[in-house]
Amino acid sequence: MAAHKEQQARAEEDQPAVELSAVIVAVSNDEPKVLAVRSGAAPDTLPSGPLESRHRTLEAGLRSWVERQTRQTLGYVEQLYTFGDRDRLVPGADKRVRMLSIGYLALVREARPEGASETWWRDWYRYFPWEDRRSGKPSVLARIERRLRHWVADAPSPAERRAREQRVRATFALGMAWSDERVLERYELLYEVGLVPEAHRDGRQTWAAQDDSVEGETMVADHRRVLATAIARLRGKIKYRPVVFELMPPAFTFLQLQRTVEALAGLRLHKANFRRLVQAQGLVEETGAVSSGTGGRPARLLRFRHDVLLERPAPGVRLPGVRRLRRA
Amino acid sequence: MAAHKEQQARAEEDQPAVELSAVIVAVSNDEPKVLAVRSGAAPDTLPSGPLESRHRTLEAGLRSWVERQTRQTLGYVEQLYTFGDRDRLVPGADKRVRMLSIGYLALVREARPEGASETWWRDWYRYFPWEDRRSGKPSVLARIERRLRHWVADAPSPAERRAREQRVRATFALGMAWSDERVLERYELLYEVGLVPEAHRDGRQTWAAQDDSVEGETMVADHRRVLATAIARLRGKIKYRPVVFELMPPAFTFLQLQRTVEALAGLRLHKANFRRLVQAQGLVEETGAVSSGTGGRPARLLRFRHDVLLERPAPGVRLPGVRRLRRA
DNA sequence: CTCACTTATTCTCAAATTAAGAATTAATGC
DNA sequence: GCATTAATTCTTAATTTGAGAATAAGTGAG
Repeated sequence: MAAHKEQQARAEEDQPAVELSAVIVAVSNDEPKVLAVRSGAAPDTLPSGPLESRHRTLEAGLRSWVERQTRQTLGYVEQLYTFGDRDRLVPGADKRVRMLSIGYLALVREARPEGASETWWRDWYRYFPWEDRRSGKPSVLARIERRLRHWVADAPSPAERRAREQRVRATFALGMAWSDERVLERYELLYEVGLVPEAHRDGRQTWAAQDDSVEGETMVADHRRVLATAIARLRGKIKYRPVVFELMPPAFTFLQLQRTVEALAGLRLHKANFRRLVQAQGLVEETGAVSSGTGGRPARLLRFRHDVLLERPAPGVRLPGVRRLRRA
Repeated sequence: MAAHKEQQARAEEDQPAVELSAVIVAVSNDEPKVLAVRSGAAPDTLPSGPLESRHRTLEAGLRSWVERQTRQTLGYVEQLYTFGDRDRLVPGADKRVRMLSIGYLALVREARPEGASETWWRDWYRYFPWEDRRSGKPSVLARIERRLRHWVADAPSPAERRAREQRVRATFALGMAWSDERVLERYELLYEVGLVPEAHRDGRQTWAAQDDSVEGETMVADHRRVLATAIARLRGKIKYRPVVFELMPPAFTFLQLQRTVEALAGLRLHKANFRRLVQAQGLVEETGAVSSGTGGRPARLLRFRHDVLLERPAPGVRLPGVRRLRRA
C-alpha cells in the first residue's frame, strides 16, 4: 500500500529522542523527599537518563542509570506516564525533535547521603507548598484562593464564569472537602491561570501577570508537572496497595507509619482510627520488640506482613477519615 | 564530560521506533467490545499507528490516525502504559530495533459499523473468557484451576510451593473473593505457567505443555497483554471516576447503566443497591421521559449530570457489593 | 519514691453506610 | 380483568466509620 509506505517514511524522519526520568521518593523525619539535580543557579531538574539498547526492559534501563548516577538502590518502581508534547524539545538540537520522556515513580527506603553528582533530597512541599495541610491550611492557599476568585470574577461571560467557578471549587475545594489526590489538576489550574512562573517562561498568554506567581519553587521544563503527576499517583496508590511499606524501615511503630502516610497525603489523620484500620486489614504484625525512648510509653514495633501482597485482593492503607482540626 | 558525550552517542544509535496503539472500547447489547484488526488467518491485533511530528501532543496524534483508520470518533482517551521490552522487535527490520509502543485506552459511545480496513468489534471476553462471571463461574475456570493446582503441587521446593499457592489464591481467588481488577495478574500468571499459546510462541520454557493452553483467543505480539492492562484499568477507573457515561447514549435507564457496568466488571450487581448508590452520588438526573416497551413497567430515562465532573472530589460508579448468587 | 508529663493502646458510642430481600407500582398482552 | 414483567421504594440487620474518652506504661524532676 502506498499510503503505508509513505507513513513509514514519515515516521522514520520523525524519530523522537527518548529518555527515562525518575521521581525518586523517600520519607525521612516525617517529610516527603524527592531526589533533585541542581546545576548552578538553574532551577532543579529530575534525574533522567538515556534508554540504552542493552537493557531488555525499560524498567531495567531506569534502574541501571539511576543506581549508577545517584548511588540509590531502588525498591519499588512503577511507570508513571509518557510525556511527549512537541514543545518538549531536545535542548540545543538544530531541528525540532520531539522529546519523549517516560516518567517513573520509585520509592526508596531511606534518604542516604547524596550521590556523586549535584543530587539532593528535597522536601517535595518546597515545590508544592499548597499541598501540605498537615498543620492546617497553609498560608499560600489564602493568596491562591484570592487570586483564583479574581480570575473567576473576571470571566468574560456568565457561562465561562460558572465554568471557572466550578473548576476552582473542584480543585481547590473552596467550601468543600479537600481532595488530596487532585495535585495535578491544581497545578494545571495554576499554570493555566498564570500563577506559576513556568507559564510565563513558556510564553503563554495568561490572565495573571508574571509577578503574580504564588510561592513554590519552580523546576526546569515540565518537571514540576511530572512531579505533580507522581505525587498524585502515590497519594492515590497508598490507599489501595500497601506501597507505604516500601518507604518504611524493617521495623516501625504505628505512629511512624501514620506520620509517613500523613507526610505523603499532606493531611493529619485520627490516631486511634488509623490504628484500627491498619490492624483490621492485617497489614502488619508485631515483632515482639518495643521502641525505646519516644518520650512516653514505649510503642510496640511492627513489621510489614509480606504475605499480604499475595493474600488478599488489594489491601492498602486506607485513610481513616481525615481528622478535622478543631479550629483552623 | 566524556561520559556524557559517550552516552549521547549511544543513545542516538539506539533510536527506538515509536508507535501509538489503542484499545478502543464500546459496550453494545450489554457486551463489552473492543476494536480489533484482522488480516488473513493471523491472530487479531490492536489498531496502531505511527507518531507523526505534525501533532503537538501524543493524544492528538492518536486521535488523528484512529479517526482516519477506523472512522470512529473517540470520546474519552487516556494513556495506559508504554510498552518497550526489547523483544518487541519491529517486524522485518534488519537489525534489532526496540519497538516502543504507547498504549491508549479510548471509550466510544456506540459500536458503529466497522471502518474501512479489516476492523471489527469483538467481545473482549473472547480473549479472556475467565474474566466474565456475570452468569456464575465460567466453565474455563474449572480447567484453569485444575491446572494451576497441579502447578502448585509440582513445585520443586516447599517454599516455592507456598509462593505458588499464594499467587494462585490471590489472582484466581481460590477460596476467597474474586477481584475484578486483577486482570493483568491473572493473564501474566497463565503466561508464566504456559497456559496461553503466546508463552510457547515466544519460546519460553514453561511448566505446561504447548497443547495445555486454556480457552481464549490469542492476539499478535503482546497485544493480549495490552488489552488486559486496559481492562484492568477501566475496571478500576469506573469505581472512582464517572467514565461509564462515556459509553452510554445520551439518555438511558438505571438498568441499562447497571448492565453496562456489569459488562465491564464481569460481575452481577444488586439492582436496588446499585440504584441507591448512583442516586446518592448525584451522578444522574431524570430527563422527564420514560423508556418505551422494555417488557414491564416503563423505566424513567436518565442523563448524566455533566456538572459533577467539576463539582465533587471524585465520584465514580461504585460497585454496590457484588451480589452473591444464591448457589454457584 | 512519687508526681507530672508524654505517648501508646484500648474502649465506647453514636452516626452513617451497606447488603439483602420484600413489598409495591405501572406497564403490556391476552 | 388477569398474568407477567420490570421498575421503584422500603425495611431491617449488620458492618463500618468518626470522634473522643479512658487507661496503661514509660521518662525525668524534685
